[in-house]
Amino acid sequence: MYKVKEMAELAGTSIRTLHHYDEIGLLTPKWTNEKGYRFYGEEEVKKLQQILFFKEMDFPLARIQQIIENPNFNEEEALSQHRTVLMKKKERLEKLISSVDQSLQSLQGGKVMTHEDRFKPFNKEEIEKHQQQYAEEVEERWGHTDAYKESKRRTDQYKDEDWKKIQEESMAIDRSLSARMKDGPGDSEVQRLIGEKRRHITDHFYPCTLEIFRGLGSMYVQDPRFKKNLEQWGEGYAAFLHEAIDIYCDRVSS
Amino acid sequence: MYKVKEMAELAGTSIRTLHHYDEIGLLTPKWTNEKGYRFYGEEEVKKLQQILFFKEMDFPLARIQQIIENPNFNEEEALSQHRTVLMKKKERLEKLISSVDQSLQSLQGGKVMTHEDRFKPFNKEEIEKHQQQYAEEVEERWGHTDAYKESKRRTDQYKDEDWKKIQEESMAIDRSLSARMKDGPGDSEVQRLIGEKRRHITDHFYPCTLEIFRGLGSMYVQDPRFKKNLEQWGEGYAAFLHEAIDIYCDRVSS
DNA sequence: ATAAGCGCTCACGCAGCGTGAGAGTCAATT
DNA sequence: AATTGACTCTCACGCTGCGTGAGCGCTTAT
Repeated sequence: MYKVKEMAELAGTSIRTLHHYDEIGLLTPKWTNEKGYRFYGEEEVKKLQQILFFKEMDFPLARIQQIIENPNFNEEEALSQHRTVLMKKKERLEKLISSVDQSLQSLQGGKVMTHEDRFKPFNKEEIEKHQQQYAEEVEERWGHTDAYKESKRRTDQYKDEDWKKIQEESMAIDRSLSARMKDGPGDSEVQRLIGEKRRHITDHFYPCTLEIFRGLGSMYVQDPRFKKNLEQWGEGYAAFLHEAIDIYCDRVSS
Repeated sequence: MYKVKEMAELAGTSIRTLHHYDEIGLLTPKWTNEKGYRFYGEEEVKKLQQILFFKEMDFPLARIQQIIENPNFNEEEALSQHRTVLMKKKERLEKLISSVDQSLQSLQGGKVMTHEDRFKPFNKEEIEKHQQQYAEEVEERWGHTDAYKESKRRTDQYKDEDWKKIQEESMAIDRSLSARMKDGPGDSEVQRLIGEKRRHITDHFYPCTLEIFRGLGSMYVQDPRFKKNLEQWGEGYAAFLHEAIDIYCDRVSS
């Protein structure tokens, strides 16, 4: 049995909302105290989630009431649908965040990058070139080239559409990062983003170990081609990235 | 010069909205007729588009007014603030998604888990026990224990609050995963979640290489304590996880 | 017994318009 | 000149979905 506060926290809503739903008869508690305290059970939790589900889909409450009180509908399907709606909203938010970062950056840098400018330095060929050069260095420095081979194998399989998506994700991370240069490489949000960058590499190219990641960081400032591309995000971005990655690796392997 | 209807259609909004914006002084027409008719020029069109842009980004109208009308208004700060708002919304969505998965599972499994039940198997001590036993096995099997040492050092440092957060994240992943058992271990969403699980380990404990990850997968079915805890997410969850991790490792090192 | 923390019930307020009502205006057509 | 129909205007109330107190009681721990 949950009291209002627990119930509200469980479903990510407010106490007032529960009061409101009780008022309009949309969701009444399982039972109430002599003192008027509301108590909800598992059944009500599910019902509340359903209500929030339809609310997220912009159904007015009155309509939700109709739908829910009609027992001819499939709960499971409703929830499954709801999940995808939420995921889309989340994606939309992520895009918005990236868009805000973009605006922030253009404010700070004064430069306005066109879509093409951003797109250019990240096409398939370029990445493969980088990886080739990178692979050689890896071989020299660490004497093992599994990561590169794996990456090569995987990148060969990507279709152009996949590439576009991967590029966009990568750019979104760089955009966010470069917008936060002023906070310094040790800033917690910066470090979070560095973690994302690493994950992105792991997801799409090869398992990015700390050694490899550190190597990449050095590459960013040493390889002129890499550096030039990165600097398009802002002057000093390559060095910033290098430092931030170093800090990240230090902390993770602290 | 555009009249209200044209203007509204041009920007994809309503006449009433234009009236409203005029009322609150957000967007006044270039000039008005003796009869009160509103007329807008190209300048106003652009301004309206900007307004709608910020509206899309969920800025309240009052804020938009400040931004647009005061050229000395700190756009940067506004955007930064807005960014944090978006992040909070995103976090809320993530909680909701996890909650939906929880609901789906209780529908499918038929069992009703209380919150406590879910929380129990993941307190600090239990995790340390697991890690201890895991470390021993690691040492036996692969003869190097760096990963464990590193993990131990890091887990020792976490504060209780951190633990709560880490646990919750871990549970969210397991919750989502167990809700998708019916899709099979090779399902793409399942595989994505497995990747998240690995990342979560890497982020909070130690760099989780494929070898280690595979080892963990076996542990999940072989170590009775591990298994018992995992089975609380559903019957067969441990085995499901084991298989899914195997598939994941196969695919990544394809 | 006192204070913190949670619960309750009013009841007003808010954004951002939608939606009439009632009335004037404009251009084209009869 | 009169009519018609599309367009405009100004009130002004209504709506959703709660937020945010105010003022109060319960309960639990110190």
